[in-house]
Amino acid sequence: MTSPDAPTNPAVGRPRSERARLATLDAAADLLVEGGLAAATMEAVAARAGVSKVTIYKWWPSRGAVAVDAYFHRFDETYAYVDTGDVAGDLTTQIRLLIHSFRGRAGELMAELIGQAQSDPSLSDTLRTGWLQPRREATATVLGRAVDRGQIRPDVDIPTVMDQLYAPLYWRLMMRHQPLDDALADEVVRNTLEGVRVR
Amino acid sequence: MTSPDAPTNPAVGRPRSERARLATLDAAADLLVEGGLAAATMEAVAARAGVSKVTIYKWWPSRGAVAVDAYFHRFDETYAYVDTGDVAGDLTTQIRLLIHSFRGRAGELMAELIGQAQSDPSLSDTLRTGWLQPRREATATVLGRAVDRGQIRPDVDIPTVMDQLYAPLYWRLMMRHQPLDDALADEVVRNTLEGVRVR
DNA sequence: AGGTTTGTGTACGAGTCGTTCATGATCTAA
DNA sequence: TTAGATCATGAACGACTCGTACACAAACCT
Repeated sequence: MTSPDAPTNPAVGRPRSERARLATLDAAADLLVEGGLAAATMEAVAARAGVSKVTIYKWWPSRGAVAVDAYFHRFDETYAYVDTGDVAGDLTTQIRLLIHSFRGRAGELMAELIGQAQSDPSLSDTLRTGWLQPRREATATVLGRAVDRGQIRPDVDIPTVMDQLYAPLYWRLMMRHQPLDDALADEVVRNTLEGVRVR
Repeated sequence: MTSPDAPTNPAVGRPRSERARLATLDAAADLLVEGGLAAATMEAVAARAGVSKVTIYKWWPSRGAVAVDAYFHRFDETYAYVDTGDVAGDLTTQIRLLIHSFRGRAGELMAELIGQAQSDPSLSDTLRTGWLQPRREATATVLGRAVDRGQIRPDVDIPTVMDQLYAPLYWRLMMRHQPLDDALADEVVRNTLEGVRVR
């Protein structure tokens, strides 16, 4: 839930219109769902939201920035981070949930957002800060506890383990070379944990 | 090395101009190196190549298709697939080579190509067929021999193992959340093989 | 020669981008 | 109540890109 606030909101002067903000995000989200990233043009968003194009440019630096905020606004996936003590089970649950949500429209859109981020630094930043980072922190907690419990060797690099767990998921989402299903979650967790467990 | 040949080249009539083909690919590659995917506009490529825009549209379906062919044309990375019998060493060598090439301009461009592929099916197809597939087949051979030698359990899913090995690399290339260096290759190979080896 | 396909030059309409300008609206502080 | 500050709007603009249409020249085969 990244808040669009490139300029700060000072105490003096006319305050920012919440109506315009929400109308923009809703319009952008609708366009995203209907026609993907290509349809979420600045002009189209402005027209649909009934908000001036200038106003949108004032608060968001680029079309991609609007899109990713609209994505967060619409698909507010409250990712549940269970911690039952069963590392394998907890990780499998997390990854299966993500896979499940990525098998729908949200997945296509996330792929398009990551794609657009390769040529839009502001989108890249927002995606890394607002999407990836919180999820990695939560996963790091789960893995850290497993280390504390003596279930994972302390010499393994946790960031790398996180990539081994999640990167295959995003990779299949974007390249579509292999199915994105629960079997992937199960296999990845099984192989990865077996590779880092205390012997 | 995907050959651009949307229409077939019949035996009758004026043959396709090799000059125009090479001029197009060279111009596109130059523009890619200089200004990234954004600079490789159809108009810019046509102008620089001295080739009519219509001619380019005749042989390539989209701007992304031109770009990926130009990438293959310029960065003809002859990926060496060693097979010394030392699975860990061979995989580490492969992955280190790829990481090394991705740390330069080729990496930025590959990231942009994968990004653009998310909204350009023809680019997505070319990338999957001309880039990913041959590399996966070569890796499958290496892993298959390791299975035959009894170094990898026969019940593990090889495509998933390949994703565990390579996806973290592409994931870091695109998200830039962690460094893309030799340590990643070493750690990934170590963890992955440890997780699938015969016990 | 006749038929066929390719390449060129020019031009076009449609769409998008990001910005400028003048004007009015809405808030805080004096 | 007034002055100052900031925001939102509408319209318009130049620049750029896209993909296509047209007429015509070039190169090859039978």
